[in-house]
Amino acid sequence: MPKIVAEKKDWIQLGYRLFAEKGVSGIVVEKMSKKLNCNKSSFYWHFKTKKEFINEIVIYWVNTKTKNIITRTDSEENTSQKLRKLIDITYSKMPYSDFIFYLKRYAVKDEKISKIIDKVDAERIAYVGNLLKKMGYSSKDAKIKASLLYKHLIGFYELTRYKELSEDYMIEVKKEINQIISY
Amino acid sequence: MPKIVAEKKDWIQLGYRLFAEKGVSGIVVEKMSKKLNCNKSSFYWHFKTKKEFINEIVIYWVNTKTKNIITRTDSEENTSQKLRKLIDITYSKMPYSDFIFYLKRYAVKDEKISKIIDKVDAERIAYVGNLLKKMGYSSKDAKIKASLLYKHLIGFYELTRYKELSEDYMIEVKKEINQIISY
DNA sequence: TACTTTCTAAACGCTAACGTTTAATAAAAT
DNA sequence: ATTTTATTAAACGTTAGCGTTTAGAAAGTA
Repeated sequence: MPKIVAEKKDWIQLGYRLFAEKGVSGIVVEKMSKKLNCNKSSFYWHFKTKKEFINEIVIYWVNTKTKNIITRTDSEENTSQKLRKLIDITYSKMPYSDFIFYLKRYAVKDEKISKIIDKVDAERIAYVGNLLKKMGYSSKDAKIKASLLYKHLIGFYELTRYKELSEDYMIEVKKEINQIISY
Repeated sequence: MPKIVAEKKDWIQLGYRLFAEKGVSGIVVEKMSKKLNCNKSSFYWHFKTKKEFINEIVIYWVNTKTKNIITRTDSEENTSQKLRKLIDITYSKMPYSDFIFYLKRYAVKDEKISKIIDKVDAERIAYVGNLLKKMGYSSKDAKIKASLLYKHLIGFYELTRYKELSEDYMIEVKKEINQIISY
């Protein structure tokens, strides 16, 4: 096989990070090649076009990043511990949380990606909904509260981007969450 | 004075729209000049640099767009009507609602703009908090609920971008809101 | 050894966008 | 009527980035 220089996964991981930082406009082939210490022809060997490249990034994101959280929390013992863990993880500084933000903007021109995002959103909400159901909420309430929580989380990200999360602020946030659910 | 061709405000309004659509990368002087049927030298006459231009857009946004909603709702008679109106307005398709999202990303490199955004966010939350207080909530509760509502709204935008808002979906959303406040 | 596959270097041509300059012109002020 | 001020057109040089091409090296296979 090849001389080991820049493999496909190197490109994709770098692309993922850059996309999370600046969106599509962050994906600049020549700059990336410099970071990877290789020539851009490597890029065009691995990927036919930029669009195809981004598609692969999205696949990577779905397969690793999005499923990551659920597997991590799902390993907890009982339901309310799972929920607690989930909240702990999601309401802390997540390095590439802007990825989905930019992806949504990018997806405007791309039906396929739009659908993937919708599915991811729906899965996340459904996961929390199920936890809540197991904790005793009615099906209806669980659904509403899961949606509330997810929207709240998104709002939380928007309002705390690149900010330090002070103890005090997090206490406020916890109060807000407690308004939605008792856990 | 001048021959009337492309005035400062034309540039700013166009810039505002483009920024709301694509962020900084949407601000492309030569493209804008074509839309305005003028030469790009006009731009460089009105604005020293792109950055200065964006600063002016931000000022425009603060002075017109952000204050717009509050004045519109504040004209309602009583407090709960104001709140109702506010929710009606904000939870409907707003043409340039992505402006603040992109601005937040842009503001990472710009302390001044960051502070402006923080102030806008705080003012909005405080406005709702005051309404809720007048409606009988305790100061603490009003604060929490106002924050909840704002985060919920942001999440709502994120999840419904470029989607049709079906009757059914809006009923769900209203239920979520009702979980936070009764109004 | 010879051949094939996988990958990279270097160079090329092209377009988009930047920001500047210089000259021209229309309206306002004198 | 002339000068000043505000504004634009046209053209220029520069850089960034795109995507392609051509030639060839390293590793694996026959």
